[in-house]
Amino acid sequence: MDETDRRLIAALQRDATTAYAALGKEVGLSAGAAHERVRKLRERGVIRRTTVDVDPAALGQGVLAFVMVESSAWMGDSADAFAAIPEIVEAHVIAGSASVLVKVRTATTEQLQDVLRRLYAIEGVRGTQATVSLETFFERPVAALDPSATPKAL
Amino acid sequence: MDETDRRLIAALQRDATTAYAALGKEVGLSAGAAHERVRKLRERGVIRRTTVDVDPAALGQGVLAFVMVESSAWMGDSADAFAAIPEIVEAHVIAGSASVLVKVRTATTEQLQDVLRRLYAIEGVRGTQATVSLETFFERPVAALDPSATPKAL
DNA sequence: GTTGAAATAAACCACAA
DNA sequence: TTGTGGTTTATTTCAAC
Repeated sequence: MDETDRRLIAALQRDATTAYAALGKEVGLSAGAAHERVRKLRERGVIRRTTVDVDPAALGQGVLAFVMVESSAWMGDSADAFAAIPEIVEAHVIAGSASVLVKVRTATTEQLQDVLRRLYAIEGVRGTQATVSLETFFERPVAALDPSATPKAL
Repeated sequence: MDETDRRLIAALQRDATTAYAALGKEVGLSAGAAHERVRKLRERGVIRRTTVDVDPAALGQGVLAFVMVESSAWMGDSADAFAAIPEIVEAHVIAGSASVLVKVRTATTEQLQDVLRRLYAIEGVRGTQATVSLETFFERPVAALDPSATPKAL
């Protein structure tokens, strides 16, 4: 996992359709070498998958909200209950007063309300606190190149 | 934007390296027709880009936090100030007591603290409230197929 | 939308540093 | 162990229908 790997990752984050020849050129390697490095990054799980970034609004999911879920019990093995709600795109166990933080995308605020209803149906859920996003400044991949994030010690 | 487009999108979200021949087979189309539909989805901006999903921990960014940023002024055109902090992977203007909600990835909690310092340096920022994620249950793409999210009226 | 052919890229390999 | 260059295989891309 050196600087070249990070540059390959950054290039693939920008555009994963880039040909290996062009990818190699960008980092000073042959197509074959670039291919081999990317293959290993996938094999090691550094690159989890190749996917497409879709505009949620185009799929009719223009409403974005973050919901703090408070619970009366340990929520550590409730992942499946949250995953069963398709409108939830992220779920994290958090430190602090709430127990789980979920990110929700729906078409309308009525549907958001219905998601809250289904959240309350989860065993141990005591309350919810929803925060609606008015505008998304940006959503971007984790920085592969930022120096402050990649101490030399690693 | 019909059911076939949604199925193509769902397949590409799962694995964007799928060949058009296999993609077409999955939705009952020839490779050429599948290719043409995907090309149009890209052109219309429904599919924004093809990218790779990278494990943040493998990049040495194992700490995830959500930070509510309170402000004393309108933050609506401060997107650039937030984007200038590379550890911020998402920034949303929100309704409620705080003004902006940001998602932050760092290597250590010390670096998280440094991000908070840089947030305070942004014009108009009055306070921050950080919530650290203890465990991520899941992070997944927006649902392309869920019926509740795609009313027939659209 | 389909089929089929040409252009292009991916995957694989033997060899070299 | 990692990279190079060439060969084979597969896919993308672009016709004509």
